[in-house]
Amino acid sequence: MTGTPLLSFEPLTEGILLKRYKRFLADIELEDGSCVTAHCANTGPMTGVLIPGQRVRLRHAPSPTRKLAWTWEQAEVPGADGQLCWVGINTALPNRLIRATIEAGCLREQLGEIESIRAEVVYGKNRKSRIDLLLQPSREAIDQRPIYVEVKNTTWSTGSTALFPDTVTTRGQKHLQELMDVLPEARAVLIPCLSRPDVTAFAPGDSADPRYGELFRNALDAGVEVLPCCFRFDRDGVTWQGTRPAQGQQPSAAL
DNA sequence: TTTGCAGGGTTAGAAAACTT
DNA sequence: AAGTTTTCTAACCCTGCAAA
Repeated sequence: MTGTPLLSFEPLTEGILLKRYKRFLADIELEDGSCVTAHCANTGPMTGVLIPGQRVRLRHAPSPTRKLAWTWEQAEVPGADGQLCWVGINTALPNRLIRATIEAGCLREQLGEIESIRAEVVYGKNRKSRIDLLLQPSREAIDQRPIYVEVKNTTWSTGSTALFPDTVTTRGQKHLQELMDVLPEARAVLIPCLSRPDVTAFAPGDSADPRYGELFRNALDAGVEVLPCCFRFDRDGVTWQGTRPAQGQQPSAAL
């Protein structure tokens, strides 16, 4: 299963990050020496993966509806093993990636046989929220409950442990609460999308957002399933690296 | 302290517009 | 009347910062 190609695309353009600013913008020097401004879909602080001078990969996607023709997709950073590794930084990608993972059958063991997948389905108290993915089990499945899947892009890590979030996120807290609220009539699954191949476990980023960590552990106790999925990012695609264990305790507690 | 908004881009579903 | 295509809207990505 590991190594299964999940997404493939035209080879990305490589360059050097000059600076990231105004949250959505990044200036990048291409290999031919020219400079472009790319759209940075990741609005977070991108702790540990934002290094001016590092190599980055861009997608060229000019369109009349876009102001910027380039999208920043990947960044090269020092990995857990001391080697450089590529990290996926586009927060729009994980939803598609996890969907592809499920469709490829990589999570059959954990999720059971799936009949259909819907994305961005309205739910919650005032039907104001949207669940990333809503899965309908196949008729043969033992557990017939629908499965609510919330996907979180994870780029931060300490050592070989991936961490989310990397900043205070009241929105993330809200998502955890809403996952708990669909229990027990439905299954609730939080999938940290580990967008780098060098991590071997997942834990909540307590040092960045202690309340999120607390709520995360409450969610585990309440029956929310956590299913970290690990991927390798290449110039022309993304491949499956397998699931990873989720740790409830903050990594510093083990010291 | 809390609320509101901005920023570029994507998406699903609703609504409108246009065809048969 | 029913089907197809286009346009529009709101939530999402998720903070960071300014204003109340």
